[in-house]
This record gives sequence, C-alpha cells and structure tokens, in this order.
Amino acid sequence: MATARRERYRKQTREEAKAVALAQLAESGTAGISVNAIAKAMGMTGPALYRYFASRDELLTELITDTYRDLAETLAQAVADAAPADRFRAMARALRDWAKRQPDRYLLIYGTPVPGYHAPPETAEIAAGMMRTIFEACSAVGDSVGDSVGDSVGDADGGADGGGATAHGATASHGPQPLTELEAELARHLEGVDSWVPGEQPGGELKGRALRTWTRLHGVISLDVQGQFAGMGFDPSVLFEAEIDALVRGG
Amino acid sequence: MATARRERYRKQTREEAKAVALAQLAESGTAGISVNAIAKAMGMTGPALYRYFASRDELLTELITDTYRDLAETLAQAVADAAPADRFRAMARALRDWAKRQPDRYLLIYGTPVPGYHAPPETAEIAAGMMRTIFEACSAVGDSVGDSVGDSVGDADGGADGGGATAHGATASHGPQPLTELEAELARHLEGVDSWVPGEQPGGELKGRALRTWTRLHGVISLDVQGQFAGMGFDPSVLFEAEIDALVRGG
DNA sequence: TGTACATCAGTGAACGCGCGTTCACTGATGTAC
DNA sequence: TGTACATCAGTGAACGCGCGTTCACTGATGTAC
Repeated sequence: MATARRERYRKQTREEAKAVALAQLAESGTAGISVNAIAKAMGMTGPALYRYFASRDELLTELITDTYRDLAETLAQAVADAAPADRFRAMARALRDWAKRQPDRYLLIYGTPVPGYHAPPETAEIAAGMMRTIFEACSAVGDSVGDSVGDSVGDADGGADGGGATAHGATASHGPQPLTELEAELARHLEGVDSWVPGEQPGGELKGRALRTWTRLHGVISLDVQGQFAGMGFDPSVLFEAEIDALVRGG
Repeated sequence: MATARRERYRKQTREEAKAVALAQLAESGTAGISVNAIAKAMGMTGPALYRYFASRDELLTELITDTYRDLAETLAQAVADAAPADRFRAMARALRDWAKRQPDRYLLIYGTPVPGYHAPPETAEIAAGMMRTIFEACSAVGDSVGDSVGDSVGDADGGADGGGATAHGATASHGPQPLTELEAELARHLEGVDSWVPGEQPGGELKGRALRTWTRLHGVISLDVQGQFAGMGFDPSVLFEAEIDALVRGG
C-alpha cells in the first residue's frame, strides 16, 4: 500500500529526468543529452539516475517513443474533434502547431537520425498509428471542398473518390482534379506495396495522397523549424496554408 | 618557387583532412567529427592538424561552405546544360541525385542544425547564389509544358508568366493553372519581402513558386535521405517525379 | 505499538576513455648570400 | 656548389574536462510479526 507512494515518486522522478533531457536536447542537440548533467540539474549525482534508467540509450528511447505517442495522439485528437470536411486542415495545422511548439521534439523524430542509434520495434507500431490518422484525414478530403460547412458523410473506407466530386468551393472554385498521369502512376506503384498500417490496406490512390501530404507538410515544417527561413522575412504559415489548399485541391 | 610545392602539399593535406572528416560525418554524425581521430586516420598526431586548421570549428565551417558551393555549382551546371524547357526538371533531379549520392552532406546543410554552431556570413552569400538558380529554373517552367522539345525563348527576366501560357503538354494536358486564391495571397505576401538574392528582385509570384519548389523537393529528399521511407517498400523516385510534375503544372 | 528485517534511493570514489587545445621541441625543407 | 639562417611540419607530453558506467556503502522507507 505505502509502496504506492514510492512508485509514484519513482514515476515522477523519471518524468522529471525526461523533462530535463528535453531541455538539454533543445539547447545542445541530441549529443548534449548527458546522464550526469541531467542528474546534476535535478540536484542529485550521476549514478543515482541509474536507479531509473538502465542506460543513456534507454532514456533516449523513451524520449523518442514518448514523442511519437504524443504527436500521434495530438493528430488523432485534432482529426476526431473536427467535422469531416475540416479534418484534413485540422490534421495539417495540428501537425505544424505541435512542431512549432516543440521544435526539438519534432526534429528528434523527423530530423537527422541519431548516429548509431536504432529505434526499437515499438516505434514502428506507433508510427503506424499516426499513418492511419493521416489516411483518415486524407480520405475525408473529397467529402467536401471549400473551407466550411460540409456534408458529413462519415469516413470513406479508403476507396478512390477523386473522380467526379462536385465543385462548389468558396474560393477560386474547381474541386479536386482527376489524377494526372504521374499521380496515377504513383498510385499504381503504391498499390502492390507492403502494408503501412495493420488491418485492411487503403488503395494506392489514397496511399499516394497520404505520401504527398506527409512530404509536403514536412518540407515546410522542417525547414521552418530548422531555422532555414530565418532572414527571409516572410510568414511561413502563409506558405503552409497555401500548401494545405493545394493538397486539398489536388486530392 | 620551390615553396609552391609546399603550398600544394598543404592544400592536399587540408583536402585529405576534410575528406576524412566527411567519412566520419557519414558514420557518426556531426558530433563524431574529431580532430584527433581525423589526424590518426591520416597517420599523424592530433596537434599536427592545427597547422592546417585553427580549430575544429574552422574545419566544420569549411566543410559546410564547401558543401554549399558544391551543391550550388551542381545545380547551376544542370540548369545551364538543359534546354530551357527542361531546366526545371533538370534542376530538381540534379538536387535529388546529389543528395542521394552524398546524404550526409545534404543533411549537413539542410538537416538538423549543429547545436551551438553558427554559420559564417559567407554561407548566406552562397545560399543566395543557389536561390538564384532555383529562380532561374522556376521561371523557365512556363516557357513550355510537356517533357520534351520546347521553344528556347531564353531566360525570362523574373516577371510573372503563369497566366496565359499555351497548353500543349504531351501528358494529361492542361498547362499551368491560373493562381488559386491562396497562391495569390502568398504571392502578395512575398511581394514586399526582404531581398533573397542580390540585384533586382523577382516578383512575388516567382518567389512563391520557388518557395513551394524548395519545400516540396526538400520534403521528399530529406525524408528519403534520413531513411524515413525504409520498410515502406516503394520507390521514392516515383513520388519525386510526380511532385516535379505537380510543380510544373501548378506553376 | 514496537521490533527485526528487507527493500530501495542516493552518495562518493573510481574506472577508462576521448575530447580540443597548448607548448616546447626535433627534423626536414626552403631561401639568401 | 656550399654554407648560414629562417620557415615550416610534425611529435610527444601535458592541461582540464566531461562522458557513461561500476561498485561498495550509508540512510531512509517500507513490510512482517
């Protein structure tokens, strides 16, 4: 019974250590995460931390899996909270907002890989969960174009729906285009490919859309978060919104 | 006179040291670049290298500026060698090919920034040169759609030319679209923005196109090079070609 | 409520290691007459 | 062609530092009777 308090303290200490590690990550990069320095920042000596983590690598692993989980949950929540017509935008914006809020964590999972570090298999599982959310957001795109009031049809089951959607956009009109030749080729190429998510597979077209979504959003976000836009004097969110719009249109 | 040989040896040694440093970068990341280890690999002792580089930081800086220069020249060459109609594709493919050939160098300049390291002003200048090449490639887009024989009009001077280009594409037809509302908003937003290149400024529309180009290509390339596509079982170049096509169409 | 024992948290010393960098020094390579 | 001097390349020892990790040990906190 009283041992529960000990366990609570234990968990608390672990969390504090990880928080300090994140702070170190922010200011000195992955290489700057040091067991001894973390301990010192917590007011204890280095070896004490070995009561809580078997090694530096275990701490790093936990930092990474925590981050994957946090991001995945954030996206899933954003999608769940939005009306079907807004799901895609909600997902995209949630991704960017999350990344801007914690740039170091974004780079921890989507930046230059830690040399010599190999992610545990657990990671792939969480990443798959996020993939599913992206699929969900992408398949909601065709349901309604234009940025407001949509017919909530519920989730499409991953089939192709890029063809004859009605065009009633509030902006510069014309709805999702039919696939271009190269988009179709990509879709064909992805059709026969390994499973990205557990359970039944989405079609090649949806896979292609998800892939484009991922890479385009990552392109803007990562350059922004890495500071590559510094000194260019523009607001990245304007670019980001334009990219969202292009993805919604292009399907 | 005979001192020339000494200088040649000197330059040679510097180059060798940088080559070894790049090898270290490849296998252990930025943090793994060590003066002592480089010297040992070259068959000499650590302090000897201080005859060639004032500090580890100077070596790093040179690695980075070399890389910027190399990439910039590669892109400029690719654009110069291509017919106007193929310039955009040539530039994009040259970028990806270069990155795939030397992933670590790509990540050195476009990956997670080295913590605590601040690039020298020289870097910005070279980066501006590359920006100019991207502008050049982007402004050549409208000249001819379709992937072959184009009317070589020579370089456009950076003006807007996305409007009424004739559509005679070899593939799924319809040429560059008129700007969507959000693309136009981005263009307006970029119009009044700081100069990205020396000399006369390109218009906001061209700036927007260049920005989209940069972020989209980077999105695919960086995820690829970082190994994030591993285990997904598809060929990233198919995606990349589709993205090039979308950029050409979208303007 | 009190005592005897087990479990756990944290300390301090020590391990071997590699790091960037300095310094005084030895040889070799160049230049000037 | 030969000698006297200056310049340069590289060595080896040493500096202080921080790293991850182990080990034996001390107190505190828990459990069992």
